[in-house]
Amino acid sequence: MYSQSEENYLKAIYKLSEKNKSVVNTNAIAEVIQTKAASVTDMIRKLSEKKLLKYEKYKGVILTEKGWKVAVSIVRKHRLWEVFLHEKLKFGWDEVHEIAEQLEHIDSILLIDKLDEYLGFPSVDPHGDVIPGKDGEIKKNNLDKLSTMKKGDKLIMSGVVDHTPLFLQYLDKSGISLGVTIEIMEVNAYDESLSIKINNHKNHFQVSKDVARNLLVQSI
Amino acid sequence: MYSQSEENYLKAIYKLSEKNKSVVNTNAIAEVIQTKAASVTDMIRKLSEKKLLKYEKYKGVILTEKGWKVAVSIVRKHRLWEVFLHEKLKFGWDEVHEIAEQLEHIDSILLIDKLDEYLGFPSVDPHGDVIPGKDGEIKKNNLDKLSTMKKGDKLIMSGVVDHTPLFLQYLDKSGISLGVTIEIMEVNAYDESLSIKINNHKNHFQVSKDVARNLLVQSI
DNA sequence: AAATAAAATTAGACAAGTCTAAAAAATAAC
DNA sequence: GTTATTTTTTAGACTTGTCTAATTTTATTT
Repeated sequence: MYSQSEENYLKAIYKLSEKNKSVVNTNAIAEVIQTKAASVTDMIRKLSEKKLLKYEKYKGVILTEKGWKVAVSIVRKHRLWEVFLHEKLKFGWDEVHEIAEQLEHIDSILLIDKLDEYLGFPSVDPHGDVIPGKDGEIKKNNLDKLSTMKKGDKLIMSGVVDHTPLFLQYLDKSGISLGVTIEIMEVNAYDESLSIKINNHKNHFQVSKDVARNLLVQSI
Repeated sequence: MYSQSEENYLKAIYKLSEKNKSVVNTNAIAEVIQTKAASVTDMIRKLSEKKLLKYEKYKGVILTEKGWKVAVSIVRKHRLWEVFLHEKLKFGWDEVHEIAEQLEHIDSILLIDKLDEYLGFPSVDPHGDVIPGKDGEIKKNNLDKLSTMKKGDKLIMSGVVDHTPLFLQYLDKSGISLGVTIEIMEVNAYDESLSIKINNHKNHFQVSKDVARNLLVQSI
């Protein structure tokens, strides 16, 4: 239906508009797609002609309902494939994104429905991101950054902000994975680092502010 | 590494050279790829420059060792994905080819190795075709066409020549699937149709010459 | 072996997607 | 409120893979 390029642009615009919840500008898209602004302008015009987004010169773009639906379906496919790679093929959560970037473009609705069923209709991917439903519905997950929690809070590690392999590998080394319990033992007033208990382990673990801002948790 | 187009050409040439075990000509490739001869000539020149095949103008092409390896790896990926679709996602054997045509181009050796392991290192795909090994090795399966067998032979249905959905769906309707036993009760001398017993079922089943030529069996 | 038919190639064009360099518009700075 | 800077767009070019139409080579007839 749409080319890989078109799909990648729609996904990029979707993610950018989620973050800033407004009009998306050319340079931001170029940054995400890793291309030049001139190329973005060309593609934007094309997507605009196909009624996938609304475009006013020099004013940025915003997805139409039609474009939004396509973008969400790509995200759904991406995250379902990530679950498959992680749960079934035992890839680490730091490895699944790159391969899913390719798999998300496979064109078969039936395939995705069957994959979804095979995986037991998962609600989140290996990074804790919500998987959009078949109808495009996106359930809110209500997660908070660990950095906003306070001493004594008991939490479940439920997602990450930073998805880079480097960060995820750091978490692996530290014994922090989705589902572990976190109890905040101490908040250092000076550098906002946290001393936490992971899975009630007696040894405390030190988490910097930078790390805490990239961990998403929910209260028990 | 190689574009989808390049991979499709290599696969097509590989399959044609398997069949005729010699030089492959332009029109044959055009027929398989569903494109024009002029396009084939262009692509052949390109693949020739990349040392994936040997090409002499007006004389046809033959894969080099390098080109052969690429082609076999595509076939391996295709067939492993077919097993996944059939065994795990419960697609019919008439449905798997089309989706595998897309999946075969996903570029990750690690993915295929893990998929292979996850599937239990299958030796054949849902149509009975041998899956090439990681090293490119292709085991012979020694199957015969049902049409060459004689009255009284007891056989196991093990593969198909015709892979079209139409033929496979006919087999489904007839209760003929990979692994069923076939006993030849009668060979009609006039039209070479066969009367067979499927899985020792008391009712005999009538198989035309055309069908028998497209069924591959092995003796019990 | 010349005439005809079939197969393959070349030449030139086009669409998709990208790029560089230059121009235009919007934003920020003074 | 001009000037300077950043952002965006345009113009023109390039690559990949395809096409049509014309030409060349090979194969087939008679």
